[in-house]
Amino acid sequence: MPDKALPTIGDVALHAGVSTATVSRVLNRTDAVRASLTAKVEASVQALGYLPHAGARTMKLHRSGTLGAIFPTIDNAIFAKAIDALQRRLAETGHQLLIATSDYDPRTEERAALTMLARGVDGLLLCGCGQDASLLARLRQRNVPTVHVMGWPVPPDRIGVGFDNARAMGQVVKYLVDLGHRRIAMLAGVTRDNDRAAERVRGVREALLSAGLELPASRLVERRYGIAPAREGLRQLMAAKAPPTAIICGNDVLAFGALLEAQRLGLSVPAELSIVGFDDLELAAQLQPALTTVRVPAEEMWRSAADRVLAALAGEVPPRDAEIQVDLVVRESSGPPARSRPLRGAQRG
Amino acid sequence: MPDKALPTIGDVALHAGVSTATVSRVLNRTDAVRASLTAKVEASVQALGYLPHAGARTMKLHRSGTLGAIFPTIDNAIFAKAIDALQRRLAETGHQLLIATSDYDPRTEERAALTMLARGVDGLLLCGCGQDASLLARLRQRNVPTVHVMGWPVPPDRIGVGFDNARAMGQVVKYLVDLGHRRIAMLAGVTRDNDRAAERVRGVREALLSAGLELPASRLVERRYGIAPAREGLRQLMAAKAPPTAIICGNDVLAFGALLEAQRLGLSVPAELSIVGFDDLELAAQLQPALTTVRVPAEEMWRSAADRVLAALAGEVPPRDAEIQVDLVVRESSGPPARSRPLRGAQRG
DNA sequence: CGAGATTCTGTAAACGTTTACAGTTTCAAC
DNA sequence: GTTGAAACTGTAAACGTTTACAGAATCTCG
Repeated sequence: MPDKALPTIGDVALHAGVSTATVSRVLNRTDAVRASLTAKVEASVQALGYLPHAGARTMKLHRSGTLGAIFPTIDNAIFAKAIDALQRRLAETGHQLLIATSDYDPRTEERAALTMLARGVDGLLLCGCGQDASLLARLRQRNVPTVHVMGWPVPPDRIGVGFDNARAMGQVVKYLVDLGHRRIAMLAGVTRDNDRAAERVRGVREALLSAGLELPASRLVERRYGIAPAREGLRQLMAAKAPPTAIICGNDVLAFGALLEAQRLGLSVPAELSIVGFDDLELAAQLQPALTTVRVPAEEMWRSAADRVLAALAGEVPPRDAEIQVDLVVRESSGPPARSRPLRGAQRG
Repeated sequence: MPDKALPTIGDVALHAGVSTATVSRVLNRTDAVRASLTAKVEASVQALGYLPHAGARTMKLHRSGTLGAIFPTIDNAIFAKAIDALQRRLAETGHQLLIATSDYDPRTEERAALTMLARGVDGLLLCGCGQDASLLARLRQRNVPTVHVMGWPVPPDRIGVGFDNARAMGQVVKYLVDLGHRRIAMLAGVTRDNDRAAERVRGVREALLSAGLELPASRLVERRYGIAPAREGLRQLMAAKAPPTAIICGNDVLAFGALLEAQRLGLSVPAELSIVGFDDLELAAQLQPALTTVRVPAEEMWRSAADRVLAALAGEVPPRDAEIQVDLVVRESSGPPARSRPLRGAQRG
């Protein structure tokens, strides 16, 4: 079905009895045009149903009014929120948002980024700092303002806003250890190609070490972010000879699955098992018991990321990086361990 | 920060010692080019980090390789799934997906659609059939293949794939009535500007009527799709003088909220209250008790919608509409009503 | 009313592609 | 070695905008 020819700026000009230059000026409010002509032009635009050709504009102007954002997936409330925040912020300046998903695959992410560049996005938002060097080189070449969101620290030559995933997990571990937990397990997200997930594991492991505890292989499972995988993961963790008294989850989705499965197994939470999540989704506060988790101010973070790109576009030099504050929110899914029944000849109570 | 000039096809041609025509032919594999030249061109493309300018291509070719989809929101697993299915399908043919959200506002939807048209999308996917006439007129003018998803019936001059929301609700009502429920309430989504939500209410009301029952105002509340609003809605419904024995929810998110709140109120589900959802999100089967709901094969539906647009682009004339089969899935959140304790002087048991 | 300043408006040249058309090689066969 | 056909390749004209520049109209004042 070949399009019937669409009206061009030339058609509008003809219809209004002016030149294309005048039409363009009216459309872009770029330069004064006599009121009588302005009205005529606007009428013609309406009459013909004219829409400016974005491709042609981009070509001439070297900018598209479009920003790109690439997410690992969209099937996670935390990213849905991000998109929402972004769109809202960009609407303020009339920018459009292009969205793509990478499925946690850096190759896919790179391909998506390249198509976005080809489309002429004026700026880019990426999750984390784990992109391939080849992509970063491209971004530098075209110097498209790019901000890395959610990762910390930000590499010295990049700009970004995020939080320290490892440190946040440190808080969680300290909290649980102070409550008296000694057998702490982690139900992590898949760390391959996911720097945030990897950092969270590292944070847990190191905090445990500095508390004189360990994270043996039997107390660490990685699962895709999803309820069913989480349930399975929890079963595996609890099947150990010395099951954990607390489980730290890589995010709230995993925690939700873990909670459901613990309940199905008849484990009382938090009396017999403490569960902690990460992200503080709307869900978290609603669960029964309400989920102890790490609050991530996603909206603020993404909005600030958008600010940074827009500032760069406006020629300003935005602060290179900004650390977002994340905090443990203690609710009902965590508490002191059951009075410890020492297995075998444990020395200390 | 004005871009340093990006390499154009001319630069590549120069670098490879051929004409731009040849470079273009290599890039588009459109016509035979001697192997030796092909290699040289590809090397130059690599060396210069050249990316074809999508805007310029679109302008010349009158197509962009891009499809647009507009969703009410993205903060709902059912739409996340849709995006996933779409992206997967479009990847097969090398098409790109542009996404926008309307926030359930037809004006916003129209604006989004227009920017997409300006960007040169080759086709469009819209939710439901409730778009403004002005938008439909534009779509006709530019004859951009457009398919309406999720609504049924599809207006005779449009193409679409969806299901009959009212009829589906009819199934639900019949199921509950057959179980013996007489006081059935509905916790609906906001029906304003949402034809699917409105149809679901209509379906419930009409099915109740034909069973000799009613849906009085006190047994119908509308709430935004969200857990907190749902909890509040449930409290309101249960506060009635003659509280319902079953609640039909506009979607699974509402059902989830209702379930949580019922449990908090100490109501046993399904013994004291039956709850039914709609959509069959992954969540539904996982809940405790597992949620009775209406299964919507979202993936199949969206994939088929994409097929339709692509077929139209390929010059075929796709079947105008297709009805998707949706079915009640009975799980644990519904059952016969508690032996009815007639309030006041009720006549029949 | 005329001159000069001011305000609008139009002409035409890019922007980065693709592709019809024409031109150049290359090859096979005499 | 010609010749004709076949196989590649290049030239140049769109595609739909924006905007520098120049030209036309209008206004302000003396």
